[in-house]
Amino acid sequence: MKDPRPKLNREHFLQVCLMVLLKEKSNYGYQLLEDLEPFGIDSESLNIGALYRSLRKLENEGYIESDWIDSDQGPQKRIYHLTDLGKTNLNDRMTFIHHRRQSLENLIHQYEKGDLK
Amino acid sequence: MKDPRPKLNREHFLQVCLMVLLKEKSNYGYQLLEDLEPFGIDSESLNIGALYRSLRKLENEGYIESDWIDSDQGPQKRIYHLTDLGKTNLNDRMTFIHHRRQSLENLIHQYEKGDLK
DNA sequence: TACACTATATACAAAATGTATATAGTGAGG
DNA sequence: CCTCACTATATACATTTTGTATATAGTGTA
Repeated sequence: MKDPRPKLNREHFLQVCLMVLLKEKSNYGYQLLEDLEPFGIDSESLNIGALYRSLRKLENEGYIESDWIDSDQGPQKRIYHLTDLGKTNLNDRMTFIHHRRQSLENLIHQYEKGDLK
Repeated sequence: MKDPRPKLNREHFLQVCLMVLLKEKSNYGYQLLEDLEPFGIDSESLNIGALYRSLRKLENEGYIESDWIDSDQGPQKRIYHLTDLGKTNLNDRMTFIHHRRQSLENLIHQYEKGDLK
């Protein structure tokens, strides 16, 4: 009964980015923020608080899990990894990402079409 | 002093789509909703009320203007057209649309990279 | 013991969104 | 004429999302 209509707001996009990163490699919040840069997300555009908020949401839904590990220096880190449920969910969400890409392609094409006249 | 950091939420994306459509051809709200379909927006996903809300915002900012015209049948229609200011603004927003496309490309690429292993 | 740094987390006001409903003109059926 | 369906534009309001600030806490160092 969840997600009758998929959304792609800031929060959802961030969640997909995080899951894609965690699919590749288990990691913790602070480092994940840096790895989000290729997806147009950085500490300028995203407050670190919002990142942890997203991570907890994903964990509450069972898509990721975490373990505390000691750090060489500084406080403990909470290392997240993608669950099997998360992999399945990510796969679903990626089809929606493809649709969004197509929408952007269509938009760009339509805009540039006008310039050729 | 406006838009120190451009955003791309639902509202902004809709505004860009509307301006792209109006760049091509002046039109009215109800018809615009149908023409939004290639951009992944339809009457299922977008309430018609939100569409008029966006049109009025664009008009308040001077990016589009409107004239009332009589209809063959039914009530009057408010026909919108893109202003010169709107054209300039749209051009700016399109660079951001290109960035977003690149972000999606990177995300898809990163996701599929993992599948090849 | 004070400060800077890394890391995680929460609180709350502001903005965006979803949903329902209002207003209003036209034409068709009874 | 009266009511209903249809097209078209518009607004009100509760909920959700987002932005911003701040809290908590461990470690190293001066």
